[in-house]
Amino acid sequence: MSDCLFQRYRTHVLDALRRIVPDMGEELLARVELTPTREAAHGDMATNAALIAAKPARRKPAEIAAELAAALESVEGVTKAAAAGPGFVNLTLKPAVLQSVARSVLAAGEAYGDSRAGADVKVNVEYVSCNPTGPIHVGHCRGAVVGDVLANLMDKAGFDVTKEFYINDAGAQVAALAWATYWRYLQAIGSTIDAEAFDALTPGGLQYRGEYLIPIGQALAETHGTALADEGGRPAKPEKWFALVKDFAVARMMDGIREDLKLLGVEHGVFTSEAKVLADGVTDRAIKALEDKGLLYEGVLEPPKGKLPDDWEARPQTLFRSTAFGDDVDRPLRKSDGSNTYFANDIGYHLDKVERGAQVLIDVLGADHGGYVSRMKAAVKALTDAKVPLEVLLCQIVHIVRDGQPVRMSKRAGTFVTLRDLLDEVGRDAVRFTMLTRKSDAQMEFDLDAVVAQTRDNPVFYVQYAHARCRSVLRAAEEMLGKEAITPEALLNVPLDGLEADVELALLRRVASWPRTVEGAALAREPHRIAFWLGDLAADFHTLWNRGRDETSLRFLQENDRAATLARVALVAATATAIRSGLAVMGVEPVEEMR
RNA sequence: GCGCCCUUAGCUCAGUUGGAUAGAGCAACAGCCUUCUAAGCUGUGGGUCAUUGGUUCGAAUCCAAUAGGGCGCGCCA
Repeated sequence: MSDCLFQRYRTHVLDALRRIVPDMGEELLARVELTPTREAAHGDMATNAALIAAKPARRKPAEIAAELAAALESVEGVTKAAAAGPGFVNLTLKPAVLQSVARSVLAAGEAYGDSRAGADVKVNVEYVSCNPTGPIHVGHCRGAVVGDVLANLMDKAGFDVTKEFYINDAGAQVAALAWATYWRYLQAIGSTIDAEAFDALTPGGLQYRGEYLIPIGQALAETHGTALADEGGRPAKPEKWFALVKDFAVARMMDGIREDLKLLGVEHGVFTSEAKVLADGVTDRAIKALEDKGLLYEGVLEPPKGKLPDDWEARPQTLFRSTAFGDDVDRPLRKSDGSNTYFANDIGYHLDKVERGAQVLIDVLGADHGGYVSRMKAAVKALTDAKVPLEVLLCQIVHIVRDGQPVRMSKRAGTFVTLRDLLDEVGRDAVRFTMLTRKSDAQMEFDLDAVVAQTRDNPVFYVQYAHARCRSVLRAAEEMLGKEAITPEALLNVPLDGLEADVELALLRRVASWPRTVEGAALAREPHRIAFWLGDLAADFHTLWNRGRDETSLRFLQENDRAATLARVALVAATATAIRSGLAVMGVEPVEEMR
C-alpha cells in the first residue's frame, strides 16, 4: 500500500484542529478534507477545516483559519500555511515533499495507488449478463467495460471483488434458441423443411435466423447423426431433442460470448446460470422468504396508463409488495402459464449472491432496464432486511458514428453488429478507453475514426503517447548512463532536489493525486474518473516535454549534468509507472513506442 | 398520464459528493515551430451552469416547480 500525501497531511490538520477546537464530534471531523488546490496561487493543498469547525465553536471561520495556519506552518514539510478566502487554509509544501512522491511510486511500482479504503468488503459486480442466444452485440459493450473497470478499480481500492456474469438460460428466449438450433440441425442432416413450415411448428415462431447457428446445427449432426429427428429428417417431438439441443446451444453460445469478451479483455470470475439457481431451489427459497415476511399476495394490478398492451386483461396474480420499499407498483412473480417471471428468478439470483457472501451488490445494466431498478432494490432490501445494499449503474446508449454520420446496424448492409466486428475495426484498447470518456449515465457517441486518430484530442492516443515518450526517454537514458544506473532500485537512491521547475512540480502533484483519485472513484463507483485522470497526467507530461523544446535546460537528458539527468529520469520512470498503474485499472495495454 | 436519468462556452464533455475568480479539448482569432520522438507549441476571446424560487457562512452541485431531450411503464430479458 502506498502512502498518500493528502492522507498524511490531513492527520496533521486534524491534530491541529483538535487543539484549537476541542470536543469536535467524529462525524464533523470526517467532513474535514484536504484537497489539491485548483490554482497554483493557492499552494499545493487546501483544507476546509476552519469552515467545518466554525459552527460548533461559535467562532468566525477566518479566525480559526488563522490559528490553524499558524499551527500548520510548523509541520514538517510545510513552507507556508495561509488563511484565505472564506476560511480555507492553503498549504504550500517543500519541493522535497513532492519530490519524495516520485520515490514512493518507484518503490511501489504499479501497486502505487492501492488503497485499503474498501476494507475487504465483499463486493459482487455483475455485468454483461446478456442472453446466450447469439453473439455479443456492441450494445453490451459499454456495460462490459464499465463493469470490468469498476471491478478493477474497487479491487485496487481494497474491496474483495467478484466479477460475475448471469446467464439468462431459463426463459422463453433460450427455448427459442433451442428451436432455431434444431432447425439448423435438421438442415445439416439434409432435411428439406423450409423456414415457413418450421416457423409454423415453433412455439412463438422461429426467432433466431442468423447464420451463426449453422455450425452448431452441423456439430449436432456430427455427434448425433439423424437420431434427433424422425424418419426422413422430419422434426421429432420436443421430448426427443429439446433439452439436449438447448443445453448444447447455450453452451456453445456461452463459449462464443466468453471468447468475444476475452478479446475485449473482460474475464469474469463467476458465471451463474439462471436455470441452475432455479433447479437448486434458491429461487423458491427466496420467494418463500418473501412470503414468510408477508410481502406476497394475490391481487389485480391497475392497467398501465398511457399505451395499453393489446391483449391486456385484468387478472389476479401473485404480487410482491415492492411498494413497501419505494417502488411505484407491486410486481408480479408468475406468468399466466404458472412459470416465474424474469423478476422472480432474478430475486432468487440476488439471494444466491448474498448467500455466497456478497456484502455489496452492484448490477451494471443498460439504460433500457431503468424501470427495473426500483423493484430489484426493493426485493434485495426485503430479502436482506436492508443489510446488503444493491447499487445499480445504468449505462446509457452508445451511438456508433463514422465521420459524424450514424452507422446503421444492419446485417444485410454489411455494417457490423457484433462486439467482435467493433474490436476488429478499432482494437481493444481504443474501445475500452473510449467507453470511459463519459460518465456512464450520459449518452455517448463513439466515432470510429476519432478513436483511432493520432491527434491531441484523442485521449487514448494522447495517454499512450505520453507513456511511449517516457519509455523513449528511458531507453535513451539507458544508452547514456548504463542499464544499472536506471533500474527502479537505483533510482530510489537518486537525489531529487533538482526537480524544481514549475512544470516538474506540477507533474509531481498530479502523480501524487493518484491514490485519492482511486479512492474517490471507487467510493463513488465512477470508473470514468480514471480515464480523465490519465488524460490530465498525460497532459502534464506533454507540457513538460514541450517546454524542453524551447528551454534546453529543461530537457530530461543533460550531457554534462549527471545528477540532474538522474533526477529527471527518476521523474520520468515514476510518471511511466503511474500511467501503467492507471492503464492497468482500465485494462489497457501500455505501449513502448508509437508506430 | 406516471416514474427514473439528463440539460455547463459555437461543438464534445469534466467539475474530486456543498467550497475560493466554473475548467479541458475541438472550432475561431493571433503569433511561433523543421524538432531529445514525428503525428505541433504558446497566447487570446468566448458563460444568466435550461428557467424561477427555496435551504445556508457558501449552490453548477441539495429541495420544489417549469421548459426541453432520453428511457421505462402486467406474463421481454
